[in-house]
Amino acid sequence: MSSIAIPRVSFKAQMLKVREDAIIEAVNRLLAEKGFDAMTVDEVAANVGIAKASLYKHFPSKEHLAAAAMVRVMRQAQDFCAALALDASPLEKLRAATRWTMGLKLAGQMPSLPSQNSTLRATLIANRDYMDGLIEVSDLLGGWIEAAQADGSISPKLPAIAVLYTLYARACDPVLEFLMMNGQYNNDEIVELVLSTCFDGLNTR
Amino acid sequence: MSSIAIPRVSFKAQMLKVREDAIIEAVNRLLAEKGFDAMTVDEVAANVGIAKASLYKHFPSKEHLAAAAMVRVMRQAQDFCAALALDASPLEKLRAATRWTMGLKLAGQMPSLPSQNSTLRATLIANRDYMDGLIEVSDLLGGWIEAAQADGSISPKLPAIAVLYTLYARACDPVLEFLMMNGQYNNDEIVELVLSTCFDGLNTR
DNA sequence: GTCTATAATCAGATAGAC
DNA sequence: GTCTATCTGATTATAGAC
Repeated sequence: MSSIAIPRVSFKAQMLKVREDAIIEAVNRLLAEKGFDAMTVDEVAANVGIAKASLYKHFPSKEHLAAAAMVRVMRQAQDFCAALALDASPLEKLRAATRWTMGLKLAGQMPSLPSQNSTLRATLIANRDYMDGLIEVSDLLGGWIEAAQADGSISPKLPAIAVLYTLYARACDPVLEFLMMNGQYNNDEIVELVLSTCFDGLNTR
Repeated sequence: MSSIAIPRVSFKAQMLKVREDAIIEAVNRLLAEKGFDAMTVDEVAANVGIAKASLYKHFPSKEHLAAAAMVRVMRQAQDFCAALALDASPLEKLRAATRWTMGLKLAGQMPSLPSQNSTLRATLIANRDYMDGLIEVSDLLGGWIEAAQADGSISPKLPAIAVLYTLYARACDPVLEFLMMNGQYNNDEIVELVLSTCFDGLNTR
C-alpha cells in the first residue's frame, strides 16, 4: 500500500458525476425553455449527446430527471440565501432572494413544472434532497418574514404563509415573460419593476 | 306560406348551438382542472357524451377546442366589465375586474393554457373573436389604469402596461391554489388576501 | 352529424449486444 | 454504461357506414 492519500472518490465516480451534471444542466435548460410537458426525453439525450437508453441508466424516469433539476436549483437557492450578508435587514434579505429568483427566470434557468401533474408531484415529494432543501429554504424565508413583520417593514396583517407563497410565485410569474416580450425594458429594469409591484403594490404610496 | 313570423334561427341551428355550448363547457372545465396538455380529446368526448369523431365535426382540432373556451371566458369578461357601475372609480373597477378573475379561477372555471405552445398560440391569434375580445378588454382596462394613475390612486411611476400585465397575471396566480390547498382560508378570504397583496403590496403602509 | 373502428404518430421506457 | 433497435401505450385525427 502506498502512503499517498487515497482519493475519496474514484475516477470512475467523478466521470459519472460529470456526466450526470451535464444531463441535469440540459434538463434544467429545456425545462426552463419549454416546460415539463413539452420537453421530451429524446431531446434531453440529444442535447447531452448520449443515447436515450443511457439516460435511463442514470435516471429511471422523466419525472426523476425533472426532480434532479429541481434539487439543483434548490441547492443554488440555499447557497444564495446562506451567502446573504448577516447584517442585512430581514426585508432586504427577502428582496434579495426574490430578486435572485426572478433573475434566474429571466436568464432562462428556472425550470417550470406543471403544478397539477400528480405523478410528478409524487416523485418530488418522495425526493429527500428536494424536500429537505424546500423545507430549509422555507424555514429561512419564514423566519425573515416574521422578523420583517415584527420590525414593521412587512405588513403584520398578512399571514406569513401568504407572504411566503407570494414570494415563491415570483419564480413563475408570467409578468416577467410578458415584459420581456414587450421589449421596452431590459432584464434589470423588469426585475426592479416586478419587485416594486410585489413589495410596494400597485397603489400609490 | 304562413303569416307566422319565420324564426331567425332554425331548430337545427339551435340544437347545434346547444351541443356546442355543452362541448365548450366541458372543455372549459377540463382546461381549468388539468390544463391543456393533460386534457385529452377522448375525455372531452366522454364528458359531453358523444363520440370523438362527432367532436371533430364541430371543432377541427384540440387547439380550436381550447380557443373556443377562451373566446367564451373573454366574452364573460367583456360582459362583466360592461356591467360595472358607471360611477365607480377607475381603481374600484380595476379591483372588481381582478376580483372577478380570481373568483373564476377559484371556482375552477378559468382555463389554463401553456403560454409556450406555439401551435396553440397561432390558433388563438388567428381567432378573430378571441383577439377582438382581448383587445377590447385590454383597451377598457388600459383606460381605467390611466385614469387611476391620473387621479393618483394607482402609482403613476409604474408603466401602464406593467400594471395591465400584473392584473392579467392574477388569472393564473399559483398563490390562489396554494392558499386553497392550505385550507385555513375560504375562497372569499383568499381573493381579498391576494387582492390586498396585489394592490397594497407586502410592505407595511 | 353521429357512430364504430382504425389509422398515424409520437413519446416514455426497455431488451439485449458489446 | 453505452449503444441500436424495439416495444408499448397513449393520443390526435380520420374513414366510412348509417
